[in-house]
Amino acid sequence: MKLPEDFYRRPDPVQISRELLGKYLITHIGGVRTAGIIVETEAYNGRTDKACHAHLGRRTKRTEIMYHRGGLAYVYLTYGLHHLFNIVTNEAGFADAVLIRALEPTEGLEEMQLRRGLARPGLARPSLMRPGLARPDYRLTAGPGVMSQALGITREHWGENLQGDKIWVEDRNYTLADQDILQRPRVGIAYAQEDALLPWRFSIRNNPWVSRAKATYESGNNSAQ
DNA sequence: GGAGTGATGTTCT
DNA sequence: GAACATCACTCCG
Repeated sequence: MKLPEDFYRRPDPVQISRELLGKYLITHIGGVRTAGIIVETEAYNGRTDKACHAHLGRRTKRTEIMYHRGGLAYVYLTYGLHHLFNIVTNEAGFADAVLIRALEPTEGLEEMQLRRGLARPGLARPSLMRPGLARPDYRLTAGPGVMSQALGITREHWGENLQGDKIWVEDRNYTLADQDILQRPRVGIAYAQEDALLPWRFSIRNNPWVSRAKATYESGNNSAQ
């Protein structure tokens, strides 16, 4: 079931970030369908949060979309190279958003590899960590820039409505207990000073598709390839 | 596997 | 001209 607009038009981006874990992010771009489970998110609050691009009412051509109603895509280019995909939340006038940072791929893996320039064969069963199987290539979708590239998301999708047929999120009744969820400070926002300490980054515990997998993935995987 | 660093374009000072 | 919600590569162990 596609998440309805009401899901996004709620006031707390931190709560929405947590609830987006385990949901399926799906794109139908260039005639190809790609999808995966959201395993890592970050919340940004336009009113109170120095890390947010729209902090203190900052309003530019780039951030304008964040002031719209929830349920639209905010895509921007960072470091001149990477397109980062966010979902605008809250009602119009509040510049809140959730950054989707990593995905466990489930559909369209071949197309994702092509888009990523990873010609490596044998990415079979990436969600499984069985001894004896080759380790999946986490460079496919474990990080906000590479995830967008794998899904075909670019700045052309800035403002895209998630009720449409290009990018959307589905609830497939994959529920997570609190103990399955890791809550940590956000990544790469040291410039936000004290707000950099806010624990507004959520991820699925022990899921290897979380970005910088080595840092959060507990022991128990076989590191031998 | 960890530190260091270059790539690259838009936004804002 | 600096900074940037990143990534992949090198070098060193």
